[in-house]
Amino acid sequence: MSRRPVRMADVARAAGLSPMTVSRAFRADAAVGKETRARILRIAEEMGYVFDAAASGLRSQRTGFVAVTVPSINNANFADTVNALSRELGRAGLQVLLGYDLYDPAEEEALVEQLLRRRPEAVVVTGGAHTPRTRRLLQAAGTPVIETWDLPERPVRHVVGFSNAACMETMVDHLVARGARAIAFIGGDISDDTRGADRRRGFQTAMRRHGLDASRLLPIGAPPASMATGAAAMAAALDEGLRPDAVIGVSDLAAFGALTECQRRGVRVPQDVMIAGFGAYEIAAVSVPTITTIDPHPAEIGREAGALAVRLLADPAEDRGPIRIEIAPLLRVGGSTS
Amino acid sequence: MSRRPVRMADVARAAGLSPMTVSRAFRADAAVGKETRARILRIAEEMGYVFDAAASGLRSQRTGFVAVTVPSINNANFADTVNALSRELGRAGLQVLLGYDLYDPAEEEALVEQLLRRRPEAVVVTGGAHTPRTRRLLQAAGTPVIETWDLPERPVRHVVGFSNAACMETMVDHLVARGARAIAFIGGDISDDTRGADRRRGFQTAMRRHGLDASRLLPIGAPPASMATGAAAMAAALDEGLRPDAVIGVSDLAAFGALTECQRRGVRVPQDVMIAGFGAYEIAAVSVPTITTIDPHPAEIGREAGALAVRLLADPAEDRGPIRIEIAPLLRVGGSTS
DNA sequence: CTTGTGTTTGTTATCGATACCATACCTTGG
DNA sequence: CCAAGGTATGGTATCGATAACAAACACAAG
Repeated sequence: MSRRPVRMADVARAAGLSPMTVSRAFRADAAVGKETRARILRIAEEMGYVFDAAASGLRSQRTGFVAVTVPSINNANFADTVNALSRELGRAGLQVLLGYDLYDPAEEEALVEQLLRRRPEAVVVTGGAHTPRTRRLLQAAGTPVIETWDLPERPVRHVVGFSNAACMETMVDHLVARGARAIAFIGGDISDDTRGADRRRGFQTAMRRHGLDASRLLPIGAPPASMATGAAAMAAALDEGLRPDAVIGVSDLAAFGALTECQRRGVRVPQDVMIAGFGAYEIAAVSVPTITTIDPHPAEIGREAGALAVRLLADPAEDRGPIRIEIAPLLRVGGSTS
Repeated sequence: MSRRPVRMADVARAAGLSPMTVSRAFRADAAVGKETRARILRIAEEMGYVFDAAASGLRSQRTGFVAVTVPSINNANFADTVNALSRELGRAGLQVLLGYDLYDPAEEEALVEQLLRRRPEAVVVTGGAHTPRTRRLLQAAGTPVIETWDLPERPVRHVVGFSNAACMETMVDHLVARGARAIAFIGGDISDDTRGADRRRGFQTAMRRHGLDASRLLPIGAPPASMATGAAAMAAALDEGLRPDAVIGVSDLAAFGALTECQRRGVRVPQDVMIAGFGAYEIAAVSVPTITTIDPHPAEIGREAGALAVRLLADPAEDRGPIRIEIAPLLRVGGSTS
C-alpha cells in the first residue's frame, strides 16, 4: 500500500532516455522509434507506472474529458444515449465525465459547475431548460456545448434532439384514428421535467386540434415517472369514475403501471381502454399485451451527439454557427391499441 | 467563444490580493477573512472564473475523484448503488468517476487502467472476479480498493457485498416449502457474469441438498439478462416439453419475461408454475401477479461502500487490514409463488 | 511596554507532464 | 562531397494551482 512515486521521469531514467521521449512513447502519433516505444512501454509496465492524465491535461490543455449530464442514470433511455455517446467518444480517445441532476435545475447548475471545474473539452447536456446561471456558465465555457433530447427554441448552442410535443401529437392522432375520444394523459405535471411537460403540452395541442376534451390529466408528482406512480394515477382515475377510452403515459413505465392496474381491476386492454406510452422501453415490447409507444432512438441521439462533439473538436471552424440535428422518433404500434 | 484565460491569479490581481489568499477563499476550511472571502468569490463570479480542479489536484495530490466501475449503467440495481454511493461521497466533497465494462473482464482491465490515470483517491469496483493484471493494478494503486456486490474468497482488499449463491439457496428453500420440486433456473450460464454464475451455483447447491434434480438450466446467453431473453428461455423450455413447477430467473427481468411467456400461452402463475426472480426491481412489485424476489439492498451497498471509502481516506490507519461488510438480502414473497 | 497567541495574508518552490525549440543523425540527390 | 530534408531525441520553461514556511497584524495578559 505504498505511495506510488513512479513518474514518467523514473521510467525515463530506467530506460536511459529523456522524459520527453517517454512522453512521446505514450502518444500514438508521436515520432518515436518503434523499438524504443516498445521498450519504454515494457519498462513502464514492469515498474508499475501509470500515466498521469491530470498532469498531462494541465500542460497540454487537453483533458480528454467530455462532460455529460442526464436527469437520472436509472433510466434505460438516457443510459442508451450515454452508452452510444461514450462509445463514439471513446473512439476519439475521449472519456465521458457523467453527472446527473435528478430533474432539478438547481442541481443541474451545481453539477455543470462541478463538471466545468474538470475542464472538459466539450459539454453535452440533456434538455434545453436551464437556470440563467447555467446558461452563462455553458456559454462562457469556451467549449462546444450540445443539448440533447429536446429542440429548445433558444438553444445554448448546438442541438441533437427531437420534439417531445410532436411525439405526443402523433400518438393522439394514432389513438383518435383507432376510435378513441376520451383520452387521458398520465404525468408531465411537474415543470422541472421539461420533456415530460412538453409531451403533455403536445397531448393537449393535439386533443384541441381534434376538437376533443384535453383536460383529462392524471398527475403523478415528482419525476421520474415510474410503474408505481402510473398505476396509482390510473387507480385514482378509475376510482373517481373517470372512464377514459384511452390513456397515454408520459413514459412506458407509467403506461405499464396503468396497464397492470387495469389487469388488477378486470378492465380489458385494449377493448375497454387503450394504453400508450413513450420511450420504447423493453417493457413495452414484452408486456402482455405489448404497449404502443414512441421510439425516440436514444442510441442514435448519443451517437450523433458524440460524432458532433468529435467533429467540433477536430475542426473548431465548424463551431461558427449553431448546428441542429433532428432525430425522427418512430411510432411503434403494440397490442395495447390494436 | 473566446478561450477562458481567467486564472486564479487574474482574480487575485482584480481583488488586490495574492493568489494564495484567493486559493484559500475557495476552500471552506481555510483561514480567510469572512468579508474578504465574500469579496473574492463575488469578483471571481463576475470575471467568469471557474476553479481548475486538475491543477489543484496535481499540486495537492487530491483529485477528489473516486473511481467506480459497474458492469452496466442500464441496470436499476447498479444505478441505485451508484446513486447512494455518489450521494455519500458528495457529502465529503468527492466526485464519482464512473465507468462500465459490459460484463467483460478484459474491458474491466482497460477501464480500471483508464480510471487510475485520473488518480482517483479510492476505487470501488463491482464484483470480485478480475484479470490478474486488473488485480495488480488495483493493488499497486496505493488507494483504498473496495469490491461490491459479491463476497470474493480472495478479495483484493475491502468488500461490501453479499453472497449471490446464498440468495438463491434461500429462494430454492422457499419454493420447495411451497411445494415445488421440478425447479428450473434461467440464466447464469456465462461465466463472465460472475454474480449470475454464483446465483446459478447456489441454485444447484440447494437443489442437491433437497435431493432434487438440479439440471433444469435454461441458458440465455450473454449478459445482461433481459425480459426478452427470459421470455425466450421460457418459450424454449415449454416447447421442449420441459414442465417445471417453478422457475427462478437470474434477475427479475428474466423472471418477468418468463411470466409474460406463460401469460401468452395460458400457463397460469402460480397455479401451473411458480416464478421467482432476483433484484427487487420495480417490475417485481408492480406486475400481475407480483414476483417473488430477493432484495439485495443496492442502495445500502452504495451507502456502506461510500461511507467506508470516506472513512479510509480520513484515517489511513483504518486501512491496516481488509474490512468486510456483509449486507443481508431480503426475501420478498409475491403473488407469483403464493 | 513586552511577550504570547491567534488570525490573516504573502513568498517561493513544486506537483508531473508537455509545448516549443534545438540538435544529432541518417537519407537522398545533384 | 555537400546541401536539403526527414526522423529521432533532448533541454528548458510552463500549464494553474497549493504546500510549506514566513511574516504582518490584532488583541489579551502580565
